[in-house]
Amino acid sequence: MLTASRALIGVTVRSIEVVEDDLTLVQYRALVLLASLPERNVSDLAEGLGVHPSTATRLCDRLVAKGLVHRATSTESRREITLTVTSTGRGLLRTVTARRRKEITRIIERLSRDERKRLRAAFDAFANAAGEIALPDDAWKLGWSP
Amino acid sequence: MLTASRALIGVTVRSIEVVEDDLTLVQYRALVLLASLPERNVSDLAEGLGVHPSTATRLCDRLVAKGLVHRATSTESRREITLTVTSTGRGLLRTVTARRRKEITRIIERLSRDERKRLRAAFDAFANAAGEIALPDDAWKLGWSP
DNA sequence: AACAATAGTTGCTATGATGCACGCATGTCG
DNA sequence: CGACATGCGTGCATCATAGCAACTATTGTT
Repeated sequence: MLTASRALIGVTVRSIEVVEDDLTLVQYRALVLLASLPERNVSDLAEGLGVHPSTATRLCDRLVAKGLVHRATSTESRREITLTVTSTGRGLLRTVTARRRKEITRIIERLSRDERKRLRAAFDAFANAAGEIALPDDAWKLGWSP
Repeated sequence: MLTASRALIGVTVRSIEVVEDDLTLVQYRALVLLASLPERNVSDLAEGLGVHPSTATRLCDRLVAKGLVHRATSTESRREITLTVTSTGRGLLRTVTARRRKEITRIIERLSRDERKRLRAAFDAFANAAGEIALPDDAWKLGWSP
């Protein structure tokens, strides 16, 4: 189990490395978090990352400067800021996901048709069992796109 | 696949969070790297982490200051430094692994005996297929203990 | 209307990670 | 021996993250 775990994490790590020059890990997590829900404000982001609101503000400064996130005053409350991932930001996330998919596909391709079938069933069972324990929210802790 | 991947990464992330107050992610990676091989010097560490040698030096400064790593002049060459993880450091790594094992066990316990058997076989197959592609060295990129 | 709570920002400070250039000690090789 | 290469450390600078306190603007509550 730990071995398979290592393999999967290796895939994830490498997929993030693709954008390593553009983003720090924290910034990537933030981006994933923002992309996971529309209408997220600074407080939500801070809470999601588990950091101080002021830290979230500066983080946004950098993401906005990089053109990955858009700041807009909320339509409902003029003191809230609605954060949106720009198309550039979305593109970046897609790059990561694509890389991950590609790597996993490459691994699965080495298996026979039967093995693939069994693998899929086993992973589903595992994901379900894990899902009953870990709340979906936890999934964003490191940051990975669906 | 991506879902199971997420679940496993969630486990890993949470296991690292246990020591979040004691270590940064880079420091944890370094510790794992050092524990994975005896007789590693500063250059090896720098290369393993993919950073500048001087960065590795400062990193070691901090790890030594925390009592997690021991610096010693190599027995063979007086300009090389042999880095060793102290018992405290090893304890820290054990904490992380224990947490990870515990979480995975908790998930597996929810499966039936048959499911477990199939899961194990499927994960083995996956790990093997992954192993043929990803070199073992890559496994330390983020840092996780065996 | 007065007061309290909330959302976000800014100034300040601290820590960590990082690279580069340079220096020092130590090996290695001709 | 002397020239060159290697391994580490130091000074210097930069950037990202982080929390706290104080502040402004806005919203909610008596």
